[in-house]
Amino acid sequence: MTFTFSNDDRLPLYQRLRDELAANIAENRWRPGEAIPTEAELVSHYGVSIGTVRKAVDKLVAEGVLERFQGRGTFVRRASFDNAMFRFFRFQSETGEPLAPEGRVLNREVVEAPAQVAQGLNITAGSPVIHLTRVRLINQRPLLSESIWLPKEKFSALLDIPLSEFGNLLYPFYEERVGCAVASAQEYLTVEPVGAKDAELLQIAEGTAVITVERVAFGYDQQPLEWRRYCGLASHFRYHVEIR
Amino acid sequence: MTFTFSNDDRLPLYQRLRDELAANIAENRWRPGEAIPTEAELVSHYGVSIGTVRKAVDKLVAEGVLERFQGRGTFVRRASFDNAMFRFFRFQSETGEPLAPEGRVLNREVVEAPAQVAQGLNITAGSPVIHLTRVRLINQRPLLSESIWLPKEKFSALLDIPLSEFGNLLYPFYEERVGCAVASAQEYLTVEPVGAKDAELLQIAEGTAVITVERVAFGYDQQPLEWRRYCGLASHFRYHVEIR
DNA sequence: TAGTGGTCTAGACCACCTC
DNA sequence: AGGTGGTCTAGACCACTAT
Repeated sequence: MTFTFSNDDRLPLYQRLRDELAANIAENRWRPGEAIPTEAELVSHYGVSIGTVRKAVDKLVAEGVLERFQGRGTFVRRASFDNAMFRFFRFQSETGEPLAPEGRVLNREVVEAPAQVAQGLNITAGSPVIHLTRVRLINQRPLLSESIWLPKEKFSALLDIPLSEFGNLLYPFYEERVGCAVASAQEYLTVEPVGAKDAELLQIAEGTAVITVERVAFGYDQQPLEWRRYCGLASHFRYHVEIR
Repeated sequence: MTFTFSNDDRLPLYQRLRDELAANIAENRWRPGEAIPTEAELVSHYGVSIGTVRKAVDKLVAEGVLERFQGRGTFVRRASFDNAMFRFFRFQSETGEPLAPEGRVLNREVVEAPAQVAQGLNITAGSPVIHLTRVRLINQRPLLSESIWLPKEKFSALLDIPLSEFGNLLYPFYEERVGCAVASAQEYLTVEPVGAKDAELLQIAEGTAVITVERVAFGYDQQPLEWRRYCGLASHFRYHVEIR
């Protein structure tokens, strides 16, 4: 069976196929963790050659959207960076083992989106948003203070759930309860003197240097889903990057 | 003409071809900025199909080693990240324009490699290394303090050159004077209270929070060429990263 | 054993750049 | 006009996985 691509036919075929495949994921026809059709099936469904299918899939693999396993199939990658702060912060037990932090939502309220949040979420300032205040702890010690904003319309289901049922990982929780899967994120880091509120939550002196991270999380359709700001002691910060 | 690959024949053909091509660059037969042979020439020289050549070149492009230009050819990419601190530090004039820093080498000495330097350079501790002390300035204001270590053997030519001839960019200088081209680097970031020496160079109070970066720079053959540590005021730090 | 992705081939035609 | 990389095809055979 052949298939007519709806996209701009000036684009290369493998690009348009990539967009078609990505749309199947964005619109939840292929779900995170599941296998997509085999290469042979894609060939006959879309009426292109195996090389073109492979190139389109290659792109999505390079983008981190798909994952291939020889002999098993090609799967929609489940983004698992709720623990992404491990990129920046290193928490260790006294014996040196890495530790998984606990997440505790302290407060939930519906507010009008502040300008910066609205810009990050690509909505109009003042739109209703859900604001969560959350701390991440290890051995009961608060190490990160988080402020999270979500568009109210899309996430209103979260308003009916007791705060105690919000687990340690929010992104799988969004997926389960709201059907919004997070595919990627962007983060901006700066070093700031800590503000009064965060200082209290982190039990540190006001004005201590903290790393502040602002994050926008995107769905598979590239639309912003969540905006958050979190901070933690600069002395826990450690980061590694490759340059080319 | 066919060609026998010296590498492990358990590896895929395109992998071995990639290694062959990379070796041509590492051993300076193909120089940064120059075009490599055309795809057709590579096909006949190595006796593989065009698809295999393209896949090998694809890899090196993805690694940032080569750069393709339709209609012109494929070129060895000239790594140009001597200004890599712009990834982490934001320096602006009073009118908000970005500014290019000046580099000034203050001191040069031959010392025995400290343990950490030796480890980074993959040499035995105590081997002779050249140690440079350098500041980066904007409008005569010191903003970054750098300490640079180079293996003495490979870089001994630098010992005969007046410090004033070390330009603002060291990597092109290494390439020109020593024939060592830098291809990639790794950096490790932490936040530290500034030490006495750096505090003096940066004209800030001892103990102020600075971002400290440790960098190993590698040649095209993946061998470490340079180890450096630099630091700058944490308040100038700003970083952006994408997560998938 | 059947099915999956991984590797490799051997072309054809196109778009773009340089001269 | 001639040469470059970019796209696309239509297979073959292999290595690995599940059952």
